[in-house]
Amino acid sequence: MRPTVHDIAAAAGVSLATVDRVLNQRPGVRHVTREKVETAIRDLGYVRDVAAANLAKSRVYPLIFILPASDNSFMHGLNAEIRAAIARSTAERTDIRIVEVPAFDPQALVRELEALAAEKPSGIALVATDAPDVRAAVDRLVKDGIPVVTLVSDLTGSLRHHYAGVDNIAAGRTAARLLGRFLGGAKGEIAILAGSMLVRDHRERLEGFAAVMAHEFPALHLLSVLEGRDDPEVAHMLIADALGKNDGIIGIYSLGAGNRGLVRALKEKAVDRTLTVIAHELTAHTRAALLDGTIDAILNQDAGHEVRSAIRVLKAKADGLAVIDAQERIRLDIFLKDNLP
Amino acid sequence: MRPTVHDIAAAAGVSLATVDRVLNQRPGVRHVTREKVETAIRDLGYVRDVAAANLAKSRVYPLIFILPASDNSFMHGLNAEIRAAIARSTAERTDIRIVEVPAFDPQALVRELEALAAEKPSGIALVATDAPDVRAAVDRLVKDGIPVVTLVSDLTGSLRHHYAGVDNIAAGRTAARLLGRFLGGAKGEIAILAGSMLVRDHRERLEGFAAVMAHEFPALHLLSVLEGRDDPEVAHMLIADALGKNDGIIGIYSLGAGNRGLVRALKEKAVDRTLTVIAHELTAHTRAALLDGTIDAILNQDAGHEVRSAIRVLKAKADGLAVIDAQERIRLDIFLKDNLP
DNA sequence: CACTTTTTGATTTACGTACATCAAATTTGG
DNA sequence: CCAAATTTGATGTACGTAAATCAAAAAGTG
Repeated sequence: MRPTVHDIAAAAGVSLATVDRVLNQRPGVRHVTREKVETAIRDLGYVRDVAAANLAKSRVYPLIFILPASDNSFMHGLNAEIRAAIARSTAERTDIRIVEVPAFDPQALVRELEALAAEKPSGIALVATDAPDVRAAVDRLVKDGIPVVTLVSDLTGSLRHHYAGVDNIAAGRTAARLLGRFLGGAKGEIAILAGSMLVRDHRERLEGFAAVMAHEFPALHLLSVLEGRDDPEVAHMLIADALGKNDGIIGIYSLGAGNRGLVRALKEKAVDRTLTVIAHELTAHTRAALLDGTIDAILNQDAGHEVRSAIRVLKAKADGLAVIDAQERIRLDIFLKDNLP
Repeated sequence: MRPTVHDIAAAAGVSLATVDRVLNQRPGVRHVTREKVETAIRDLGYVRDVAAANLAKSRVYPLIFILPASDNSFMHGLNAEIRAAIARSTAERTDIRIVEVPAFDPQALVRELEALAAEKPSGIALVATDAPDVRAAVDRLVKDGIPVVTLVSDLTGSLRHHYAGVDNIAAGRTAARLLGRFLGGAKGEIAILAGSMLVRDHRERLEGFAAVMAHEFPALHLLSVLEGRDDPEVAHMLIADALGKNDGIIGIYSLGAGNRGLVRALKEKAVDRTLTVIAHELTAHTRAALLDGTIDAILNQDAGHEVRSAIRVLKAKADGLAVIDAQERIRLDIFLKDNLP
């Protein structure tokens, strides 16, 4: 049987009340007594029964998810997964709220973070915009003792407790190798469609992609990045234009959203030529395109896993508990038409 | 606030004791009264607080994992993951035991299943050997009310509650497409190294692989399957021999274990030729081979996820609760040298 | 109707922890 | 050494459920 508070009290030769004072860092315990209790805790290997503690406290974990107000499939999916988590709230003792902030607006994000800090939630998950002010705001939250997890896009150099998202440099590198190998030594040009170079995850994907391309596939020449602002219409225009103007294009890497426009452009302009296309994020559109051969591979991050992982980590941090690292690593999914879920 | 048993008692106009009798299907409740209570439960949307219930019951979940006594990296890894779960036992209220049975021996497995049924555990996870007797034994367990999950290798057609493993047909198909695309239209022969065609997962991988190869890559010719019995020595011998005898081999698909032998053979015999190699299961050996270019891609199933998923599902089934399907889907990991964890 | 059997209610204890209160003991300051 | 302040103990209640006991009420039987 695992030891209880009673066992500690007995072992330390103190009363239950004193053990409670030590465990919950309440005042009114002499230093020597506190040490006696702590020794007993260590000797017996006591670990607080979180379920019982939460029951006694009628504890709920108020969590906040801060998302950019972007109108693309991926963000919609993320939103849906958070709402699914909200539906599980009672069973998981969470109280989750979604807060939307204007996209690509560090100041708005900072203001929101400041405002939320006052609520003293059990934890905050945010899709980070990469800016010094945001980093500083996050660091303040952490120093105030509020667990913070970055979601989808990280904030390196900040004190955030955890990042629930994929390694985007690795994603870019993987895309490059897949594209390079699929093209099997052919010579030609590669078009790159991004959302915006202002977003860290897109920058990182490009960085990884370009590095592997340069190093391992010198026969492939990268055209300058097309910024589609994750908008299907803009993406369509850019890709249609590029394909019309440049016959040398044999591959496309789409590292952002707005792939509906990409697919449409491909169907219009590329019926007569063989293009190898790698895109990010599995949506209804990219899935269909993968199945009909318009896209050759899709790299994906599972929004559901990211949300569930963020919640688990925030709860654990709020309780000062450890997490299972391997369980919280968000993997880069590679989908070919054969292994779609 | 979520409703409690007290609320139900009040709503149904009965006492707490009666509610308890209904909730825990104890006898001594008239049909009409039971219905009144069940109506109240539905109307109020009551869900039992599992944490509180487990606390009151001092419940632990006795779980049993049945594994084949095979001496390969994958099984060692699986074992290690179960032991890691055992280390978390107190926190998760589980009491997990590992039982080893001789590999490829349906009768031994059946005998073990019969013996374990008597213990009435909260759940059983097993690496299934695909045989009618095993299927029947599993069905008996399920009919006795014991939750059963197949692990790594499924038992289709049985009543098992869940399968914690990858879709092996999809894995084979994916391997075929990767190999075919990586070979970029070249003409040649493909060697296939399996463990044993008596194991369902290996059969399924081959089936998927052969289907896509025949349909989409007719320029590639499959040599007859080499059965390495998941043994590095045998694998080494078979591959070295095949490479020595056949100059036309341009690709290899290793769908089982024993890849240490494969890698050694490649380093000895294939320094002067370009081979594209796809293998299963990420181990220290395959990882090194992927990084140094001996292997081009590794397909993997995460043993840690499989074990944790099996435990979650067994606990949920024991409590009659639903699981989050997406969370329990074991994904096929595709590793290139760029996205290794 | 009396009687047995079944059903229901009322109440208590328990699980492991949190938290509050009040009294008693101990330490500290003057 | 006394008073004040601090530290500790003892005790009770609560969280939501399980499980047991015993009494009371209702239903069924002849």
